[in-house]
Amino acid sequence: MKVASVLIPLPVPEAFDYEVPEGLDLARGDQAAVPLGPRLVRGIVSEVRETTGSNRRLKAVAERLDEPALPGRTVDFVEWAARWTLSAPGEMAAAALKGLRAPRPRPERRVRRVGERSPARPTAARTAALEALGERSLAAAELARAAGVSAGVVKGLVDEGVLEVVEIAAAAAFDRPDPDHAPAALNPDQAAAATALAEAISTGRFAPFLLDGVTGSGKTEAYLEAAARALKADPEAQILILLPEIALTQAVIERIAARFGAAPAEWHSGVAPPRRRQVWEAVRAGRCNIVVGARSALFLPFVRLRMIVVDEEHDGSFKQEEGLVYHGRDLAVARARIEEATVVLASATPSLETLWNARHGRYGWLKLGARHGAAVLPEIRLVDLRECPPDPQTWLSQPLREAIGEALLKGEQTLLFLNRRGYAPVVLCRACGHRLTAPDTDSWLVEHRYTGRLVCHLTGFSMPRPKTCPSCGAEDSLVSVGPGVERVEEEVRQLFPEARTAVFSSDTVPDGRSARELIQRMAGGEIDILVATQAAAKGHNFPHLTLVGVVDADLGLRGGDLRAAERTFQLLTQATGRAGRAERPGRALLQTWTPEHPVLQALAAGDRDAFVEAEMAEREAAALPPHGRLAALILSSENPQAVEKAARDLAEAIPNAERLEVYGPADAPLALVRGRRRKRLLVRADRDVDLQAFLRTWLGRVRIPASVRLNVDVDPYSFL
DNA sequence: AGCACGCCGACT
DNA sequence: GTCGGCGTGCTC
Repeated sequence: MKVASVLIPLPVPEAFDYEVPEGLDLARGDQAAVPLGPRLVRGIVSEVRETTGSNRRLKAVAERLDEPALPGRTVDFVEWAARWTLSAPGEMAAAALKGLRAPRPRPERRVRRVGERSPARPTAARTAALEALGERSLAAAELARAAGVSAGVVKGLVDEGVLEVVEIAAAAAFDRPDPDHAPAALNPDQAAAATALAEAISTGRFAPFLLDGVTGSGKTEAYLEAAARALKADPEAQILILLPEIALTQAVIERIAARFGAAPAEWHSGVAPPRRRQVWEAVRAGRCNIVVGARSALFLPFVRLRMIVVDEEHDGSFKQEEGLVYHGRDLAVARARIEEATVVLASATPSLETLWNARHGRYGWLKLGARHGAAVLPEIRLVDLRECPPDPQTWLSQPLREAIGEALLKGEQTLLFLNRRGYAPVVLCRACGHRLTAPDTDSWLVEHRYTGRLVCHLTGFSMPRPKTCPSCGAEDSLVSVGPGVERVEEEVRQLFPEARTAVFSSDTVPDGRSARELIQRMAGGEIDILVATQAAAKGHNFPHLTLVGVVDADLGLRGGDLRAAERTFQLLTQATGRAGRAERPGRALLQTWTPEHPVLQALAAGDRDAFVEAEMAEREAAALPPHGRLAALILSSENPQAVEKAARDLAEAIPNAERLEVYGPADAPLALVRGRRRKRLLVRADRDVDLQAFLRTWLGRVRIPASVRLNVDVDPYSFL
């Protein structure tokens, strides 16, 4: 008999086996309906094999679904990703079917003339409508508008049989990109990088690269040129460009459209579901060559994927923390390996992981030097807050205030950078010292003045700012402590009442459109001073921007999180890279209490190599990534005893292993979230230890009760 | 994820 | 005496 293993979209650890009924033609990648308990579910066939029998009675596959099969390599990728992240393979497979959940876009209904038939009573309106239509087909509403008649007139003609309604399948337009449409002039570095990438693509083998170049060095032109050459050699080639944030897609799409004379397909959570289905089907059919998207685009069913670009590869947004926990950059490299494609990790501030791979020759290292035109990197100056502290309840030091004033006088723009949303990160009671936190949580409530509410950034809980202290009942005792972007903007307005100011944070620009609008206003010189969180720190070109002020350069240096220093360096490089892209030289002022810190010293010197050297040495000394590997196990439950017990059980079952240590269980950094008690165990292993195999052995020994949730995070980023 | 089985409070 | 609350466990 024939048996099929089927990946089912449930948190079960393996594919389920089903008998394949006589006469049903089933293959790996096919979508099938299979019985599961009392119902039918959709699954992906991962294997079909001939056997003599089985040790348990198998149910039979109900039917093969009339949907496109996943390409074999897409299934390979899904299975690999599930093993790597220790997640259920069926859930990973479900991620590859996301695009099929929506219905196809509704066919467009148009009217057209039926032969030479004329209306029995040709009124003026009817004649006008027929005249306007001619031989074309038009949507009824469009025809009515064009002819200047009411919709009823058109409907009357349809009812009489003079016009007929035809359904036009909304044929998704995926124009073939034209590699010769508008080639960019490349400098020698860009040309060399493009050639190296194009040659790698032409070999048809897996080839990973770091594309390393400062902001404005033209990384995009370089990889687009490589894409153009790949398409020239193979018009069926598919190219995937991953971006860390949806807000960045529009700019890249426009550049691709300008370069190739055809817009690429867009793929992210903001794309309407019917459109997603079109893109999914076009990618599967090979009708779509270039896809620009978020990390979830990695799961699209490419049939001829030749290059993946991970732009801003250092960006933490590539790490998905909710649901399936994976790092988009790492999975991109894996997908490229499975597809035997080229993968390009592009950044001005590569992650230490990627630099490690480049230094050890695992990745090709393409360096872009010169910036475009006359623009130069800004002068970076540290402002020692111990020498010139701001006045109480203000956050801008004298040197920064003066610099803003000078920029204003010259009609130049300032970007003030503070990675804190809202007005004040903490609200506390002067009478009793109570700090306001969200219910069932340790995380502080952040004051938002625009909305007049206190908001928990972790759970989304919000409440109006109370008049009295919820702990001791004292009146008017609550004070806002510390600055957020809103509060810095308030200070700027007081200092420079004539300046045009704005705030850029996920609160003021909740979606891509408002982000684009604000960016356009900034680029167009309609804003003098923009106070922004990291949302504005990447990828934009503001020609009149000459001053970047970092309000609290120490923010990322505290807290003992593994990547704090690295993130600060990247953030500041990105933020200061914003200044002075055009003719005017820019400068950056970083306010800090610890100017002697090596990270800030390296940044002030503009010395990435010095920073990488210092940080890499620290990581090596501690055997931490990239010199070692980490995995976090987070246990959480509403029942504190259940978490304690599960943590103890886990700790007792730790398998023996060398060159690997387990730390904990300890309270997770946020020990209480949404009423759930959280405990964490951290695994550190040398690079050559099979961390996943260790985890599988370990977790296989322990039975975690259903009331306790266990999250496995391989290569954790957030330590929250 | 569903859906069923299994022990403790308010109803005809 | 039952109907039903959702805790726990299974689904090839």
